[in-house]
This record gives sequence, C-alpha cells and structure tokens, in this order.
Amino acid sequence: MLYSTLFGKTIKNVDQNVKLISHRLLLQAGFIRESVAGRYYFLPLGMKVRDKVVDVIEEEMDKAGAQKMITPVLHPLELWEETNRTSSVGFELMTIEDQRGAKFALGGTAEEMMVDVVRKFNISYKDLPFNIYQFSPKFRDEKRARGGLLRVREFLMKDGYSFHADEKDFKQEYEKMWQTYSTIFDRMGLKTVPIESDNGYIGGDYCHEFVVNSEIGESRFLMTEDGSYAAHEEVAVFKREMINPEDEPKPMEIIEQPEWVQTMEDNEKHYKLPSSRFLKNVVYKTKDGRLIIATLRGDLQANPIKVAHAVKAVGGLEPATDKDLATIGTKTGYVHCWGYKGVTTVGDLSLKTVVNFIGGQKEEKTDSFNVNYGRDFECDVLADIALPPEGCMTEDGKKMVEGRGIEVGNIFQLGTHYSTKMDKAVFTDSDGKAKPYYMGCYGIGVGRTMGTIVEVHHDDKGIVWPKNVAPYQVHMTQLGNDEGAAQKARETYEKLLAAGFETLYDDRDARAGEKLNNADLIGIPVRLVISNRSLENGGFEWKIRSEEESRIVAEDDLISELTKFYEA
RNA sequence: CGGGGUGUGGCGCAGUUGGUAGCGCGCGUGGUUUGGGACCACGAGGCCGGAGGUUCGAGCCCUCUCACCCCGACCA
Repeated sequence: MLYSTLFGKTIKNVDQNVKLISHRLLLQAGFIRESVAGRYYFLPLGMKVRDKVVDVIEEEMDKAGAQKMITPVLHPLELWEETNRTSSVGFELMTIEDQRGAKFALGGTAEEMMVDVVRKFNISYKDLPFNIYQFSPKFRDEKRARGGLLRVREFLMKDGYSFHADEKDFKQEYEKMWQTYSTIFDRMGLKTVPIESDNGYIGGDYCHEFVVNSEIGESRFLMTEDGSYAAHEEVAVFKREMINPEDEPKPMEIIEQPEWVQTMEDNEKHYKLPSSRFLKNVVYKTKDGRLIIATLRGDLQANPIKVAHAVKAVGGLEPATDKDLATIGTKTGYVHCWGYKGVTTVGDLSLKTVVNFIGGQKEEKTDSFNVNYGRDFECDVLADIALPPEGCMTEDGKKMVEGRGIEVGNIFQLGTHYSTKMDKAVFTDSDGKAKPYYMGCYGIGVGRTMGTIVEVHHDDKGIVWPKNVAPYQVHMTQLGNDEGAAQKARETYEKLLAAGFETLYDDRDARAGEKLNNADLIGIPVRLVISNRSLENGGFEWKIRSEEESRIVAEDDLISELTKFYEA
C-alpha cells in the first residue's frame, strides 16, 4: 500500500474530550472515525486490523470444530416475543418495521435466530453436538456509549452457539471453548483472566468472562493470590467473619438516640463502635413494582445482582424512590428491618456474624439495641447478597485481591433456557422421544478487543501492534532527497510485495520528522528506512517498534530477516 | 435515566459591557527546505448546533429543542 493513496490520514489535533488512550490513538493514527455517539467508521487501516482480529478468531474457532455461518441482521420480532425477551434483555432492543408493517429487532445477540434455524431441521441425537457461530453487527442501544471502541452502540461480534444432547456433553464444549478463547486472546497479545460471572436471567454454574487487566476496565473482580478462584464482584462468594463471638446476647431494648445520628459514620462516632456492629437497609423495587428490603451488616454493601437472584426478580432491580418508601409509610434513613406488609425482606449471611446489633428500628429519637437475628427478627430470605469488600477471604480462608479489567469475551451456559421456551426446539433422542437441546453460547466483541489491544500495547509515541493483528507487517519509508535511495525504495517495495509481505510504503514527499512520527503512531511492528545514510552503512535501517535501538540489515538479508521475525 | 459540561471554517480553540467573526493546525498554489510533526508568500473555506423571542442591532441576553462529552445507575 502506498501511503500517499491511503484513505484516512493521521491527525494532529484530537478532541480534548477524548480521554481514553486507545480511543485517542486510534483516532489520531487514522484507524477509526466517529459517526455519531457509539458508532464508528473503520477506516482502511482500522479495517485491516479488524479483519486480522476476525481471522485469528475464525482460525481458532474452526480449529475447535465450530462452523461459521451468518444470520440476518433483522430478527423477526416474534422470535424475541417467543422467549419473552422483548422486555427482559439487559440492553435496549432496537426495533424496525418494514413497508408491510412486519416488525423486526435489530439483533443484539442471536440465540433466538440460531435456535430458529436449527429447529427448521428435524434434528436427532445423531446430529449433536455442533457449534455454529457468526460475525455480525450487533445493535445495543446503550444508555451511554463511551471509551471509543470499548463501549459502543453498534459493533461486530463473534457469537457462537453450541447444541448438545445433555449437560455432560455441553461441559466438554465449554472446556474446549475456554481453551480456544485463551489461545485466541493470547495470539492477539492479550493476557486474559477467566472470571466467574453472572449470566443474568438464567443462573447456572457455568459462565465466565475473559477479562484483560486494566485500570480503565469496567469489571471489578476478586481473585485468590494463587489464581485458583477468580470471580466478578457480582457473583464472588466470600467468608463472613464472626465479629464479636465472645459477647453474650442481651435482651433487645429501645434506646434514646440523638437526632443527629443519621449515617453510618454518625453511628460509629456516637457509639464508638465499628460499622460492622450496625444494621443497614437498602430498598429496591422489582420490575413488577414489588418492594424489597435488603438488610446487611453495616460494613457491607448490597449487591443488586445477588439480591435479584435471592428474590427471583426477573429483569433486575432498581433503587426504590422516596415515593416508593412512602407507600409503606417510611422514608429514607428510617427504614426498619422488619414489620412491613407486602414487602419481601432479604438478609445477608452476615446477619449471623454479630451478637447484639444496633439499629433496625430507627425513629427520630430512638433506635433498637441488642438486636439478634433469628431471635428478634427474621428475613423472608437469608442469602449471600453483599458485594465482596476489599481484602476479603474465600470460604476456605484464602485471601483475595481485587482486580479491574476489560471484558473482551465471555462463554456461558444457556442450558435448555431457549429450547424450552421456543416451540419445537427439540431433537429426537435415541429412545425416540423429543427432548429440548442443551445449549451454550460464546461471544467476543471484535472492536472492543481491538481497542483493548491498543489500551495494552502502546507507548508515548503511539500504538505498538502485536504481530498477528498489525495492519501491515512492514512500514517502509525513504528519507532524504537522494534519487538513488528513492529508486532503491521503490524496488524494495516491489520486492517485499513479491515476497508476500504486507507493506505500507510511505512514499510521500514529506519531511523525515513527519514520516517517522507517523510510523511510530501507526505502530506497525517492523520499520524499514532507506536513505543515503543507511545505504552508506551497508543496507536498510531496521527497527522493531517495541524496541529502542535500530540496526542495519543488508539488502540481501531483508527477506530472510523478515521471515525469521514473523515466524518467531 | 439522574448530575455536570460543551456546541463558532475539515480538526483544535478564542471571541470583553450586544455593534455584523478571528487564531493555530490542516487544505490549495508558488518558492526555500529535507533523519524526528520546517519556513515564507498568496489563497480557498463560516445560516456561530436548530427553532422561537428581546433589541435599531444577537456568536454573546431569554425560552424551547437537538447533538456530543464527562461522572453515576445498566452491559461484548
């Protein structure tokens, strides 16, 4: 490729509002351009990278026996109604209508479509298992797009769906996909940590996010130091230590309490006791308007995901408003742990770790004292509903550390969730009976992965692409105005192309600084400079983007050096 | 969807108490340069996000809208 003819130039001034380094660099180096919020053009350079990411994924998926296909982007809305997902998906579903009034969803994920195509065939146990996948644009009407390619409203996703006769068979595929994902990200220069995560509406034991460690990531997770356990904060299980096991339970009483005592800090100050000795309530509302009071030990934070699971709230929870609190005759700061009608109460396991709690029945000038769970009050449900605090331990006493990362992919069990909801989503088993198939699903965000690679691989001058996803293999340029060197550059370009190396040749009549800075910014692994100076030194200047020093490579050794570099 | 902010040539920005729009980058032409984003000269390019209002007069004041960015709540 001749740089002079490449569409999409590097730019000098990037919007000050663009904060994320990957966003900035991709814009500045001419890989992407924003259309409207969360929707991006992939310029020729960016497209090259995207294709390479796709290639790596495709190669590894195929190697694992998965088969590529594609579904229409417009999904008949009836399919989404069949699984009752028109309202329950975590993202805003976009819909569209054709001239005849037929309604479609713009696909944000494709379980229904894949099940639909499979059920069009009369499959039997002999056809199972199989794994079909696609690369297709996904539409998610995110409330807030951000971070360049990391969170957008329209993106290319690899989504795979596997079909099995039973859970045992599915588990094998799950293992295989786990391995495949590690290999995929590894090849693209990303070190991933698989962490247990929430799969929302389904529950179940198998669901992992592949996370790349990063400060700017949106996923917070907990991991043991030996790596034997890693889980998203939404699902991480941790040990609740006994706070005051020596204390004897005392009779509950109502005591006077100054009016200024409102917050947890006020409590600690007034009673000179740690927050773990107090009771704390958080109120949520389900989609169907039911109020949930979650009660925790004062030092812990409620985890809405766990709370939702504990009360089987379909579609998640939202915080209750003052208006909601008024319907049960209370207000913020004065919610009791007990005594309401038509409200579901959920207690955290930590309620059993404290003898003689303070709080639970706060009024303007009084509060309850020496409250003991099981004796003075009981919740409708007692479950794990807390966010893991910093420095917590696993149940078997291993210390966990916090991590933060970008989720680049996930694998999860669907079970028979879709096959039981959708009509005729069955296979004929060996006993002649129709059974719903057992499913798994496997996603990778292509653009997000690309953004993450830049987030991880860059320096103060620009991007440093890993070999397998670089837009070109060689960035070649000629410096100085010597006609001999220019001639040599043109010949070398032809030679590189003939040898099969993807080459970007900066043939502009531009100053050295501009060309070299551009090369650094674009980040192609090998930079080749041809100039009077290099020729006098015996060849071409060879520099690896990730290294500091350059060296001279003789013209005759160029192809073998490149071959060696790219085979390594 | 809550809170905060910004909309002015392609991009980044300035624009005072209201008086009819400027700077840098980029772009075009000519010239001088040529190993780390050069310099000179000339030039093209603007319904000041949109609508309505106040005023003799609005980029600036008021109202309403739209878009985008940041912080939260939700997700590859």
